[in-house]
Amino acid sequence: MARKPRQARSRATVNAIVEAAFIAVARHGPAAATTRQIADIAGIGVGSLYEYFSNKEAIFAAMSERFVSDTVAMLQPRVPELVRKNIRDAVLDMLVLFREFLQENDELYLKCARHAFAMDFEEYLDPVHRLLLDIVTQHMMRHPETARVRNIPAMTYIYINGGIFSVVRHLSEQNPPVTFEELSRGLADMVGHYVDQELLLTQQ
Amino acid sequence: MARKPRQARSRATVNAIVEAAFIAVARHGPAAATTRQIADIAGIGVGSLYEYFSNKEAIFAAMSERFVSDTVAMLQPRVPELVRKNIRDAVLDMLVLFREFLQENDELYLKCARHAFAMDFEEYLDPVHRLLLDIVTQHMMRHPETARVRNIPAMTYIYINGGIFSVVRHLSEQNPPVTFEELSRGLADMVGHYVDQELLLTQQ
DNA sequence: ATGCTTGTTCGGATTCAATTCGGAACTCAC
DNA sequence: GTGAGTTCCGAATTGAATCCGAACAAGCAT
Repeated sequence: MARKPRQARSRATVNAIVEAAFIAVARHGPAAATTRQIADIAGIGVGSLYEYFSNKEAIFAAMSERFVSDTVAMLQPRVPELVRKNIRDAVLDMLVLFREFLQENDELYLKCARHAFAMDFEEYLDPVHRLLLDIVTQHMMRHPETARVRNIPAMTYIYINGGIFSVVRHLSEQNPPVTFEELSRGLADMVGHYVDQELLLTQQ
Repeated sequence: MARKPRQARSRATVNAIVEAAFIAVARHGPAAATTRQIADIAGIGVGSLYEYFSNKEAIFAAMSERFVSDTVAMLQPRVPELVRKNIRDAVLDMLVLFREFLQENDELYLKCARHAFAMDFEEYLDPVHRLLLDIVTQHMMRHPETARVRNIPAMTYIYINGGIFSVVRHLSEQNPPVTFEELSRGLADMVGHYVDQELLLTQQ
């Protein structure tokens, strides 16, 4: 972002640019989305893009940030409910929520997420990582018996990276080799079985 | 590939182009790697690129294919040895092999794999998927007790997508939140615990 | 209201990379 | 050694990203 928006008008412009970029990328992919398209969709001149973004990559970065913060905002209010459930159901619920989120607005987010990794998306995953760790922590406080589970940071790391990637890839595939139900059940059991086995192995 | 190479000379050119592309991408990333750079590194004229590749994306596609087939070639000879081991050791071995493979040649492959997803890399993963399924099948034949494990296709899908992504991302991070040992142990236990728990749940 | 300053928008001009094209250089079978 | 098929080249074309200076709007003091 080259300049900070002061007036309400310009803040609206910045917003319009990011939203236009989502539409353009969903339509043509990040490589084929041109600055002219983005400007046209946003209803502004090309030059205006550069008032707030130093280049096209900066727009993509803003999209990644927006996507991540929207994801967190979508999940956050469900946290109290999630941490009350058993682990498998909590995971299944999160996956369904995530799928619905991706498919909102005619799959706008999914169509972008498919190419997310072309936009250094991973750089901005940190808030999601923190949220997941927070959920795990709260869950453990409510289910104290799970405190014996080992290697939690690594498992969370694997789960967030691997889980998001698997789901996005799965939803993007024309004919995936497994159904979404099998996939989500697999992810839920992957977590659930791990915890169960850990409890078994560490019992006194 | 716009045209099929007939003479030995041109096959060498195609090869030089793909190798030059790896170097250019490792150096500058896929977006900033120009056709001129690739041509210069390959020691040919820009025009020649288009004799064999219809555009830059086609070169990236060839890189992905090469990377995947090299990965398979690297793993294939170790399969007999891998299927003899217990699951956790087999996974750990594969991860170490994969890491060493990525770090060969001054991390040439890792530096490209980091951006792999900008090049529609996933499209070409199929051979790896087949190899993994093959390893699983062979492993099950040698350890018949594991035949009771359910949902194997989905678990393989998750494991290959999630596992590759987690490892590449981890190796690319400047200061990762977990060590490679924790990560690989996590992945090994994720598989191992899953199998153990399945055996427990399905025993008569 | 009026003039002044600062913030905002615009779109043509510039720059730079991808791709094309027409011909030169090479290879090989005869 | 010839020529038909193949391979290579790099200047010219094309089109997108980015820059820039003029025009326009908002806020503010008088």
